Amino acid sequence: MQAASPHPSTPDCRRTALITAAISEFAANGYLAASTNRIVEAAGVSKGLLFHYFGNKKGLYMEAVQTCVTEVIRHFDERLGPTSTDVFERLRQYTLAKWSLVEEEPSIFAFLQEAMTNPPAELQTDLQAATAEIVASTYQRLFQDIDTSTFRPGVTVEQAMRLLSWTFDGLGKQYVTILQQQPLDLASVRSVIFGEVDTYVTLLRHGIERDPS
Amino acid sequence: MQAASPHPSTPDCRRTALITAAISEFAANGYLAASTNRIVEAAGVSKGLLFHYFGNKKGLYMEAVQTCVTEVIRHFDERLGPTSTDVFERLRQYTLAKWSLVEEEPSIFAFLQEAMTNPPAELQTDLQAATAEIVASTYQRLFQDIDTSTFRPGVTVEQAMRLLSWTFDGLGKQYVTILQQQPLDLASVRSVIFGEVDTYVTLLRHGIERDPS
Amino acid sequence: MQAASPHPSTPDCRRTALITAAISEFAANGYLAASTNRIVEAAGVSKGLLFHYFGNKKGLYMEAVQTCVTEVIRHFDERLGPTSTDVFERLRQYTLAKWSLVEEEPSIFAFLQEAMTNPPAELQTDLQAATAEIVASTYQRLFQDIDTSTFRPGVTVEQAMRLLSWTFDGLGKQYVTILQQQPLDLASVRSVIFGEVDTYVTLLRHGIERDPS
Amino acid sequence: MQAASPHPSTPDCRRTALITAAISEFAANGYLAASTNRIVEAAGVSKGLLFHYFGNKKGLYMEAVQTCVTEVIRHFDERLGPTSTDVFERLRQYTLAKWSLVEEEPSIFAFLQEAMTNPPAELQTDLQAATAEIVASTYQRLFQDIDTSTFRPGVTVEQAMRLLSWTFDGLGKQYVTILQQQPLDLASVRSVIFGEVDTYVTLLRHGIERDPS
DNA sequence: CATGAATGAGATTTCATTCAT
DNA sequence: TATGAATGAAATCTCATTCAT
Repeated sequence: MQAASPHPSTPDCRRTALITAAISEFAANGYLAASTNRIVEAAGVSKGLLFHYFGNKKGLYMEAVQTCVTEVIRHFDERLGPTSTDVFERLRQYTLAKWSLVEEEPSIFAFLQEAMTNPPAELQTDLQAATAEIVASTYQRLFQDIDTSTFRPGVTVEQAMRLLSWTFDGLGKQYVTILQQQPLDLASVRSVIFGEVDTYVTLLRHGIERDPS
Repeated sequence: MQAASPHPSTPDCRRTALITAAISEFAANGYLAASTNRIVEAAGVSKGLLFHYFGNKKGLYMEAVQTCVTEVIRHFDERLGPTSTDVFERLRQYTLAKWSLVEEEPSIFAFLQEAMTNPPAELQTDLQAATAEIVASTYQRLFQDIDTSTFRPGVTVEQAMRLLSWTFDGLGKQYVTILQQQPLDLASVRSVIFGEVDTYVTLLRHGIERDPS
Repeated sequence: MQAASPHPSTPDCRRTALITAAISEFAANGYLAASTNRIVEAAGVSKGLLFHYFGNKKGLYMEAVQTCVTEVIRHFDERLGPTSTDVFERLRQYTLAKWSLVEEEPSIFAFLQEAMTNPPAELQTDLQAATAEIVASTYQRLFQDIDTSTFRPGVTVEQAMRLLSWTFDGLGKQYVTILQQQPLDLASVRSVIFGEVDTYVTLLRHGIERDPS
Repeated sequence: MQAASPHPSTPDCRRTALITAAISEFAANGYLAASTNRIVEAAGVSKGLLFHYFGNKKGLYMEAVQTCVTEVIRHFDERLGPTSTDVFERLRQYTLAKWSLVEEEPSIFAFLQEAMTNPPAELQTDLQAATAEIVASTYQRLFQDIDTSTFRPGVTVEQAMRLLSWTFDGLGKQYVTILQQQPLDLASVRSVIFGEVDTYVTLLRHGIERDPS
């Protein structure tokens, strides 16, 4: 009944706005509790446009996931330079890249993590397909050309990687929790954590390698 | 036509039914997306009774949390026998008790975990108070009287505990994921996992202790 | 969020209002184009109440059908006195009863007719079950104990009945059309039609019976 | 990259596609419940074109009606050969032509019938004008040059025609209903119906004519 | 204690229509 | 001509909550 605004400021400008708003909303509230009303309001577009572009809430969700997957892979491609064959160094670099993602694009990270750990049930299969790419690329990044010659006998590269990964993730959560509870300045918290990282690395070297330096 | 029963079948029978239904609903859908309609339907009681007992959805949620906290503590009290001073043995027993909780009361576990990791924002402070008890009791159970004399210098009991805890949790998630994807019989998966636990324990002993046997 | 009005003036008063409003709306617009918004507005109740009582639009539709079926059967039970064995007289009485229904309860008639001739596809099977009663009762009323001894050889009672039924229905529609186009007073139109009925009856007697008086 | 075709494949090709799609949609769902979205989708053209050509939904509806009216008249012109003066034969030929229309162009027939019996209220007057042509042409076809010399006194040609028309229409509906409920092969149902037609014709001859052969 | 009728806001989605391109 | 982005009203339905009984 009403006319459209004369010039869409930039091509796909509204589409992008919708996806951005959707990522924040889904990250904050999960799939079911997210409100398409709030999304269009945040994006500053009409209610109808969301469904014109994405068909339904599920379509919007899937497109948002796709956007994040692409962005995350791009982020890692950019951050991860020449790789080391040392499992500790490899995972250290990967973890740093991941933490920089958390800091620079918190909602993208939060959204994707939520999408991969608490998938909305009715989207589970679609999601697995959409996130397969990120899983495969991560696997490649982490495991390719690791030097296992220094490992204790019986220790596999997968076990070593998992152990390191759990450790660094655990440290990451601790770091987030501390920041949430008493908002210190980021720099000082970071230095504490980085100190602790060294302790854990030393500790795990003694576990994983035969003859750690 | 029908004599009014002086006592409802059991005192608090309906209250319990409501809490049980609520735990399942909240575990399955989260706070916001949970429906009080479905809860009263599952509990087989009238709509009004929920609000008569608990005031509002938030009240019901908090009571459900309280019930779970109590139940979890009771569960650990029952399962955890005389404790060892060895950090590995202590955490092994604790982890076994936790896994038995997951198997016996999956919705209680799922609900509490969700409540502690994705708290509904508006209930965050209330939740911290309610779960403080469980946090404190767990801390006590894990850290009291641990023998640190065998530790490498510079390794604290908290670090050792965290490392073990992250490892066992990681293994637990792996075990759940495997079961979800290809529903093997529980027994065989369990034996594989238990074997892997030993590998990790050996590995971590070399990291944590000075002179592991 | 808001309280209910203290006294529901009569028991089931709102429920009845909803069904009445629904019958009119469905009769006027058909199932798909009917608006639950307009129904609740016409009934003077809240939007939620409709779905509290009937679950969804389909449930309301089916209850409305049921109500009409009951009412129609009641109407015929009341109007049809002792029956004649003459096929002409039998159908004459039945048709009069039907026309009085059209006049007294036009929306009930319009709604049921629409429901039986243009069923909403997704409700087709449910509708057949609901209207089976009215079909059976009508069949009984029309065909039981008809005297066919005067029929020409080869003419069955079903054929005779159909022929008369098509004729009277055709006349009925003609009568409605005339009234719609130029709203004369009802009485004069009726007298014209009743005159014509006699012509047709005479005509059909010569077709159906061997030796018409 | 692709040369703009100077002429769209056929002139009015899109227009025709729109009208065809509209006829199906209106026939299936009625005016109000019909969706312009589904129409453009079925026609494979853009949303804007519909309104460019027809102004609005109402305009499209009226053009669709017009198209059908023209098509129906063309159909009868083609099928109805030299006419008989016998009222039975005249109506028999007309009915056969009508049934062939139902079989060959079911949506045209369904749409027009719906448009003439359940007109969308706000279009009622427009519709009467549009369908006047078909009414007049049908009247002409049916009534012109009928030999009434064999009629019983008091029986008019209109009465005879109506009676036959109601009968054949009734038989037609019966034939459709039977086919819908138990999808027998069309041929066998048709033969049954045609047999019954003869019975009715004989019967009605005795009613209408003084001295039927 | 216990019920369920009652509410209105808000959920997702479809609608006919406009207009810059 | 032809497109499809854009709109906001209105569609059906669910929500947490209240309160007379």
